[in-house]
Amino acid sequence: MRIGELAELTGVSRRLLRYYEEQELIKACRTENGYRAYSLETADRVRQIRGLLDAGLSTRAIKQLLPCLNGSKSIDIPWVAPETMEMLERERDGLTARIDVLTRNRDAIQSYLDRVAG
Amino acid sequence: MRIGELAELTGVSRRLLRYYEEQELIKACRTENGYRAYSLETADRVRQIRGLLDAGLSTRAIKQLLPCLNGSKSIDIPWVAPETMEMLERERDGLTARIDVLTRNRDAIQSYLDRVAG
DNA sequence: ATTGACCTTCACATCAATGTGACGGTTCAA
DNA sequence: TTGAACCGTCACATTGATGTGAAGGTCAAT
Repeated sequence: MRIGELAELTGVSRRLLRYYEEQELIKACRTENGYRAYSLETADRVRQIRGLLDAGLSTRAIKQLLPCLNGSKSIDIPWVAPETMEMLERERDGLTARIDVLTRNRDAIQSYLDRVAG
Repeated sequence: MRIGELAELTGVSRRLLRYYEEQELIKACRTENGYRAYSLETADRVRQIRGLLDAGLSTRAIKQLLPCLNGSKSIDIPWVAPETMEMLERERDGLTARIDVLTRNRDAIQSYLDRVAG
């Protein structure tokens, strides 16, 4: 599929799709005429990227995370560098911290709403 | 306390403390000579703001949320505009969506780590 | 009285994520 | 063959969160 269709499908502008490619979050083949060609799974990947961006992650962080999150299916994980593991642990802890802050604040909103409505 | 002390206490630069004031996230009185004077609780508030910013919220969203999150203690909630309630419900749902995305991805990292280490 | 450590405002710089639009090529249908 | 609807690159603009630093006021200690 070409970039316009992918943009339509995902709700992400062409400009941003090119940007994500530049940031190495997605890949695109090229047809003879130079047009980008995307596989269907790219749409899912773009949606995943949007979710993470909307959740406050940077493209840089996302770039680090995505390979691990998607390589899930492939069972061949023969060897992972210790630094990579440490990076992932740091990212995991960072996400956990974010989750905790957001959860606390969401619960505070909820209890405020409860008190007001009750 | 003055701005330098607050910055020291919270690890947030003077520049940003002024910025947060400009964005109406915190308030400061002024002493005769024009210096900002902060109450002690401001430090907690600043830490809360940092948490939310680090978790990916904008100052604009934080400005909307903070009054509700802190007015918690005061039991006098005589009347809340329906639009305010709706705004809070939207914010709550937004936070929940963020939390879900982050949780899914953290769990994916964790299971990757488990698989690699196992 | 001077110096150093504060403070003020203001303005300009930067970075990431995003928009907008110019200029030009490709393809397809009328 | 021409025009619409795509595509490409490139560059400049904007917004939000931040840094940096200039020019000047205040204050306390020397």
